[in-house]
Amino acid sequence: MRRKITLKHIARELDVSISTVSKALKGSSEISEDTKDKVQAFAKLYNYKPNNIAVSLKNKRTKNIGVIIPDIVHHFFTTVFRGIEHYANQRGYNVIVCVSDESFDREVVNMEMLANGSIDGFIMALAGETQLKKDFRHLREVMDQGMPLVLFDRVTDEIACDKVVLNDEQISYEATMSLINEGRKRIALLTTDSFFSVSNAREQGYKRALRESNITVDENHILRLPYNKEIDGVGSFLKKNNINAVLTVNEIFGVHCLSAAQGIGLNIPTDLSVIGFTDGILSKYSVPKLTTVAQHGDKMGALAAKLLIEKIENDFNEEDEVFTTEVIQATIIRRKSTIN
Amino acid sequence: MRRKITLKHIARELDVSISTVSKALKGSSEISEDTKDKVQAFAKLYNYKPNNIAVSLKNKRTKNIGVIIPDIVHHFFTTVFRGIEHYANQRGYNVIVCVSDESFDREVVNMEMLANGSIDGFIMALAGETQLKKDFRHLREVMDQGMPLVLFDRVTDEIACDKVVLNDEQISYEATMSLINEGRKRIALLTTDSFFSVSNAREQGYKRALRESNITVDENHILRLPYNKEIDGVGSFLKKNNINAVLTVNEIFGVHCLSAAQGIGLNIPTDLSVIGFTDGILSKYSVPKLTTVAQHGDKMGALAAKLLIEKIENDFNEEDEVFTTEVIQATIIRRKSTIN
DNA sequence: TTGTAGGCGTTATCAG
DNA sequence: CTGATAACGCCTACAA
Repeated sequence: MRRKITLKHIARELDVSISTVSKALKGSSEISEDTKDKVQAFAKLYNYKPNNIAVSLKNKRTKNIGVIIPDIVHHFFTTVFRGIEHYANQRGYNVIVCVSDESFDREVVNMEMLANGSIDGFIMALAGETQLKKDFRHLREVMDQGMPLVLFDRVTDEIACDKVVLNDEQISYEATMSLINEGRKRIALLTTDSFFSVSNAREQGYKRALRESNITVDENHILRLPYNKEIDGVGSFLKKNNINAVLTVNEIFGVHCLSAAQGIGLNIPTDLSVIGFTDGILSKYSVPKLTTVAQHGDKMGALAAKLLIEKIENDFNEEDEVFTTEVIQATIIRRKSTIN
Repeated sequence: MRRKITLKHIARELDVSISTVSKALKGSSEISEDTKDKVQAFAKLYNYKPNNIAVSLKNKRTKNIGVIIPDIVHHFFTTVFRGIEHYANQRGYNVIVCVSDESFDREVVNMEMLANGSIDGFIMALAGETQLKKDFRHLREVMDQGMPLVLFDRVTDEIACDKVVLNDEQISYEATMSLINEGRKRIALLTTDSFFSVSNAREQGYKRALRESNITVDENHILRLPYNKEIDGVGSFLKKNNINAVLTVNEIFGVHCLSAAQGIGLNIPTDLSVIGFTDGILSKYSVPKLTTVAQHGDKMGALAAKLLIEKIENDFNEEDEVFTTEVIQATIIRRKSTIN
């Protein structure tokens, strides 16, 4: 077993000092061509690579970024993660992921694990529990230590930091409008509990579209379904309220709605139009294919990573920090569950 | 901005030596209760936490594990990752993920990035290109350096290391058998190019079941579809060969098969039975719901992490290393696309 | 009971 | 042109 080789080994073998080796490997002009060649050849032969940990300690830079997300088996987060990972890798950063599982405690623990030197900055989407409790001390603490933080999607106004969000309210408004333009009047919203920042924004957009079109907002047309649990009762909800169009805040609800509607004999899109959120795999393979709001997670992730790395690398001048909130423009992918 | 505090800061403030602080914080019995209290109180007040990087350098242990997977927007890998992350976290390890994107080069680059001290060991599934090229030097190199490696799912016989795989051949045999037991004779296989170790194993199981049941294996009944590309021609394939049962090596093919069959007027499962692989979200929301082989990714991931951490922590006695290959038992989840 | 010194691997400064 | 030294933050054997 050929153990990893260090500067010290090379120095000993070649009978020079460690600093000479270090400089020679960097091609420093202070070192003679002769020794440079000798050292570099030896290093190549034994496949010398500097030890990241030692370099990190020296530079106080790990070239790692920490990502904390509520869930990984989830198309949108996965997509964002891919965006982050891809961009970060290009810039020479590695990504450490922790999953909070929607739990406040796990979010706190994970942050603490990573905040002690393992990473140069955080990218995260808040756990459901955190948004519910509105307790953000762990975020504030990390910021106080001068560690950059970028929030995406599930954000909060209570923390001043860079953010990347979707134009949730607006795209939800537009989606609802497009249903109204199909001539639909009895439009339902299938959503989750409203403490999720994004669900809330989507609900606002839905309501605004109705109001602006002089359709009274009927709370009975808003069905709040449990998140990550068995779904039930959508068919009877549709029938009872005589719904003819639905906006759902994710694609699971959307696809479920499709089958529930077909189950009670409705034709899609003739009798009922459906628009979902999250342009994932379900939307593409459902029957009929689901019209859906693409959240462009890749773009969101890449942008979050870009913002973070800029903060990390621009030894930002302490107090006069400026935070931006970037808004990603969602787009509606028209497929077969709507008329237009 | 309250910068991170170190032993040195505490020592200076309290006018003791660094080592006294270090010992006091560990509750060492060499230190007087008095100073212990004083130091610990101070440390708590300023929220002292040891710097991971420094500890890593000292111990030559990072408490990080590296995961390299071909794709992250993919239900199975995502599930395995969750298993790894969950188990690793419990044992105090963090997880650094790199995505190879099925590319050999990216796999190599990522491995090199991580192998220089950032992590204590690797868990990986081979990129498609790597399985095609059969070039495993990068794996061997890492092993040579004494860094533990666990391969899962996409493995190779050419590297001696711990492995976690599915009983692909056997479960594929059983799935095919169950189709045969429904009275089906014209059974198709929808698969990918055969250089993927798993597709290959599944094909073997399928063929064995046919052979043992005295059904001639007809290569025309095996349709090889491009991976991660647009799928086409499944309907005409089914019709032309008068297929009445299908086994597919993933759930996308399975669900696609469902719609293609329904598109040409076949009733499922009366006219055609379908069994897919990967019990993901598609299978649960398809119409009808897809009978599928559950690969238990969580379990696979947890086991891989367990094997790896054991190797890391048991300062394994150099040469007399023993490698195990653990086999996860897949199970068939019966839903509505089959008769039984 | 406390402190000193050396080392983990690297880099940067300064002296020879 | 080369090397000694100190430092990053922590730990620990050994000395006082």
